[in-house]
Amino acid sequence: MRLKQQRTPRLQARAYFTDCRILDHFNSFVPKVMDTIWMESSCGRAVSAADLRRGPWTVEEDALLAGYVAAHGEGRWNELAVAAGLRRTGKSCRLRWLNYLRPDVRRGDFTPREQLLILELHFRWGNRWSKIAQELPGRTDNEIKNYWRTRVQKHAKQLNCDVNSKQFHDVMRHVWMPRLLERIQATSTPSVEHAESSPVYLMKSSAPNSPLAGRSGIGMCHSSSSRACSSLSLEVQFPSNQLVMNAGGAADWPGSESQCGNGSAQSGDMFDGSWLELLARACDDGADSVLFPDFELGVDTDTTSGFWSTSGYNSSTDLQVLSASSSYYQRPHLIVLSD
DNA sequence: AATCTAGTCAACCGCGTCAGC
DNA sequence: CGCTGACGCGGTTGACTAGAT
Repeated sequence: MRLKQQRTPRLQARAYFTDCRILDHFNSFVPKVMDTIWMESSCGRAVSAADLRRGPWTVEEDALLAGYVAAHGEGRWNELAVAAGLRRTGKSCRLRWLNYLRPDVRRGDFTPREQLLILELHFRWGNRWSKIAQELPGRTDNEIKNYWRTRVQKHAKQLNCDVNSKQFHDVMRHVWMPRLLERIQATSTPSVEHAESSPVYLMKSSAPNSPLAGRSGIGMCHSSSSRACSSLSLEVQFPSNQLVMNAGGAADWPGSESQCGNGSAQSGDMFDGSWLELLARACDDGADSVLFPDFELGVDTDTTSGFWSTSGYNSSTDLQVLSASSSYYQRPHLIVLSD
């Protein structure tokens, strides 16, 4: 009987890179280096604090870590670091894996939709980066945090105001987010779209005589029952109005008059004009124009036709709304409804 | 070509929480 | 209960890079 071959770190790493379809990347560095590293490394023995490596990870370290995780799974990071022969802390290994090596990590510029989500969710949850990251599949909290600090805070600085000030919030609500909405709509196909695991969606009012006619809003869907659609709460944020609506169930949505359209709770124009003064002042400060985040970056490609099965129209709110096929309703989705 | 500056982002650090003992 | 270790989170740092001077 032939014994199963013991997987060396090199073999583990090769398997990982093969799985990720980036074997070329693996082959780009001398394969034998893996076994060399393993032989020369602590090879399962604890590493003294003085021997711990810090700073940027090398390709070889990445391969060791990725290969080990592929073979043994995540968790027990301190043990993993030792067992994999990495001269790193468990903490460092975990961070490297979660933020960089994980196969499902998405890299590259944020799409307008992701930018919009970040803004909206930050309004909602503040600096809860990991919570926000959960709504952006493939994005890490670190990436989102960096985006916020480098891009959003930069623009607050340009406007000479605090990023948490009401003025800056108003600028985002009235200028920045509507522009992102426009960009999303410009690139989306006229269909219902979704991205899994996101509770935020976009809505559009299509009633010709409605005060919200033709305007788009950002919505948050809360489903509060284990039974699909049994209790649905929709919160819609238009650039200058907020409506909170409740529905007994998605099936009741179209035309429901009982619980829908409660626009009074939080509705009303939040605009007090201060943000316009802010913009004007920023322009007066010497800038030809106030720049907003680079919407041209990123292509909104995460669109697919989704599981949403029926659409409806709510007369009391003049909103086109959607209901979803039940099996997916308990999972919040990002949807875009366009003309 | 050399130097400076600002922006970006990977990585680190400190702290809080939780589970196991 | 307190202690310890593992883990996760948010804030911060610093290396690197590109553009400006």
